[in-house]
Amino acid sequence: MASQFTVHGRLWIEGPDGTVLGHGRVELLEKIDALGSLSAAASALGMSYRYAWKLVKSMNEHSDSPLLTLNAGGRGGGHATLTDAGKEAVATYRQTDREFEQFLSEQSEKLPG
Amino acid sequence: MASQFTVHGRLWIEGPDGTVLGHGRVELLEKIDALGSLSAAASALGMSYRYAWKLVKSMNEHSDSPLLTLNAGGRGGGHATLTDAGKEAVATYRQTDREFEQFLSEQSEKLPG
DNA sequence: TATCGTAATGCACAGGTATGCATAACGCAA
DNA sequence: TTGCGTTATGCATACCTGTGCATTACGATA
Repeated sequence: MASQFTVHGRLWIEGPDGTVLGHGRVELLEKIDALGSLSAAASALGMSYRYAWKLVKSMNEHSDSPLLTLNAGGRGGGHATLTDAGKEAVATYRQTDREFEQFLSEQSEKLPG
Repeated sequence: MASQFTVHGRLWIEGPDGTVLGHGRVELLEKIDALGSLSAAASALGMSYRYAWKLVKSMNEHSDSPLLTLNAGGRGGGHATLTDAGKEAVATYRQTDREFEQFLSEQSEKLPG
């Protein structure tokens, strides 16, 4: 019989100069990759464009190579695309996160009563 | 050679009625156990008494059996002691947390670059 | 019963996180 | 060169977490 208690957690990756890549940012990057637009990605996640833009700015500022490129103007008004570094960062985080989910469920099993 | 990136995280245990036991609360419980006083524990942790007391109240309200007992007045002005349930909760959390630290360092090793 | 230091609790406020609104800058395509 | 929808950015605001201050309640012991 399973315990009535469950183990939960949050995971993030820190770089040397304070870079932080956590769940929310990765989700945003993935949506941008899928939709090709920052504003579309933000609203798809129920996040304000204002804040999504700040996240992106912070991510690019703190990485030695930018995780994505934003372009204002042009066909469709503009667009956003992940760089190779961005795609790699997402993949790395996702792999770590998968193992974390596994860890959490194992730990939940171990809890008493 | 180790990666320049490291994996970090936070861990907590949730009970059926929204009980939450995380790092800060456990640390507070341990200090109370060691010092026998809520106000001493709070200031030892650099935490305001006001907030520490709120944490304790919330913990006791959401557990079916209280994790600690507080006594105002009397010799020394009052005192605080962990119940058996409280001590058990701390021990359970610590065990899980130890394995979590292990997990984090393993994951940090695995990171590229 | 008076004292003493802790527990108990309200109120004002600071800081970070996130929203919402308004407006300007941008640059390809029609 | 005009239009369009996106990026870019300031400003006001709300919320949550946590602090700080002030005051009261408490009860064993001297």
